[in-house]
Amino acid sequence: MRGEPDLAGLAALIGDPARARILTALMSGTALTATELALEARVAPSTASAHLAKLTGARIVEMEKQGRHRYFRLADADIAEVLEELTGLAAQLPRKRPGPADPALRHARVCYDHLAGERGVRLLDTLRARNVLTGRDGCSVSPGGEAFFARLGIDLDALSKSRRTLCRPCLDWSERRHHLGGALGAAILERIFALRWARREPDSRIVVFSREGERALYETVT
Amino acid sequence: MRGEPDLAGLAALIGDPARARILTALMSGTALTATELALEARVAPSTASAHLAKLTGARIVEMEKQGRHRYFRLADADIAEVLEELTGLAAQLPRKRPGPADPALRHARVCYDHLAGERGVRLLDTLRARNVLTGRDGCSVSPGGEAFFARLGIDLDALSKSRRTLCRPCLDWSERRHHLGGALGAAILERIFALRWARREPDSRIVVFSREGERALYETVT
DNA sequence: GTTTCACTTCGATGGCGACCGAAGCGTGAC
DNA sequence: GTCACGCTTCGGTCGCCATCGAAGTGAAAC
Repeated sequence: MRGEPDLAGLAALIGDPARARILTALMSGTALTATELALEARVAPSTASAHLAKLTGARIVEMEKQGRHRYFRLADADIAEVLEELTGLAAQLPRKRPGPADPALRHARVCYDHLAGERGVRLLDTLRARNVLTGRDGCSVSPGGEAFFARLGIDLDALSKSRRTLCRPCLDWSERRHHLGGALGAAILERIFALRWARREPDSRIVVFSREGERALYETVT
Repeated sequence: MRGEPDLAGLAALIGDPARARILTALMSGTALTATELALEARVAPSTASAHLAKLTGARIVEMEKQGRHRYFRLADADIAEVLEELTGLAAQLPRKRPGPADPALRHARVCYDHLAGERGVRLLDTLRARNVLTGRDGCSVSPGGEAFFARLGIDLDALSKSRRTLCRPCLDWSERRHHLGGALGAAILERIFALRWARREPDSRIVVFSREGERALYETVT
């Protein structure tokens, strides 16, 4: 059974405007409640509920009960990655303009659980230029790199024990170049928040760096 | 204008079964006529025509008149890549089984214009292991690599002059690992055909290696 | 206990779009 | 010229599915 992967089915699932808005909202990486997602999708709660049932049925989205709320999140980083790529393609298709959108969004935003936008792309560039990341796929941590991450407060050993790929280039839809995803990308963003170098704009994917945060990141990296 | 990329619109375009079949057929990289695509999509010519109008309107597909035929092809290697990724996600979603499909298809097939399937993934692995391809992204040609490709009859200088990325990892939907795309991936497949190491199964994406071809490729690479 | 809130299920409605066959248009063959 | 062919345009039908409001369920607050 299932001789062929159901490309049309999956794409159709993403292809409804309301569902696409839901998925885009979930790209923030945070789990959201059904009501929040209904707001986001601009449909009635009952309609959103039907959409969410389809998405969870297809294992694109996961649900977790918590008291009388139900929290939804993307099931998987792979899904976030494909969504990001599709968005990128959509952005460049209709006209060749890369799409203005919100400048703050293009500068730094969350891509599921790691840093995207100009800041994210530049970070990966720098890490490679400083030979913190090397190797075939540009995503192996060099011996010197290990020390670098330790200085940042990231325990590489612990990270590499997780099932998730440590380090994964993720195509950035606004920059059309890669930024750093995977467990390491997620850990870095976590540290950036923990160190108060940046904060999240509430209810959005935008990441706002403080002046000191921007400098601190710059100095740590170079 | 166009504050946001139209994710839903693009996905909906792919999300119709007939259009998905058309796009899948075009993943073979060859240009096909409207009638052939109607057959492939299993709809009436008039219906196929409407679909093709939408796809060309969205610049996903390109059309070229030739006498009284009209040939359609994917507009862009980027599009092929996203389709491949979506297919991969679709394959692993419904159940975790990677999907049997045609074994020959999983062994070696065309992905737009380069080699995919077990054979394609193994080729990229070997090239990296032999340090023909090195560097950050695992996709820079090493100095020794240059000689290797010359031996294969590939003119790297000419290739690198093209607008297209020379070397690009492309996620394989059946193997869930990367194979080699980009201008170099395309050139290699071209040589494989030219040297008669393999031939294309007519009207399919399947690539059939001859026993000698299999060996010749192996010997050249190692 | 009752009330309130979060969410889902149900039933009904409406609209969009995929589909087909027939007719039209342009190109090449004869 | 006429015919055959490839494809598109047009008109009309049909079915699916997104949508809603109302009622139902279940959990927490009081």
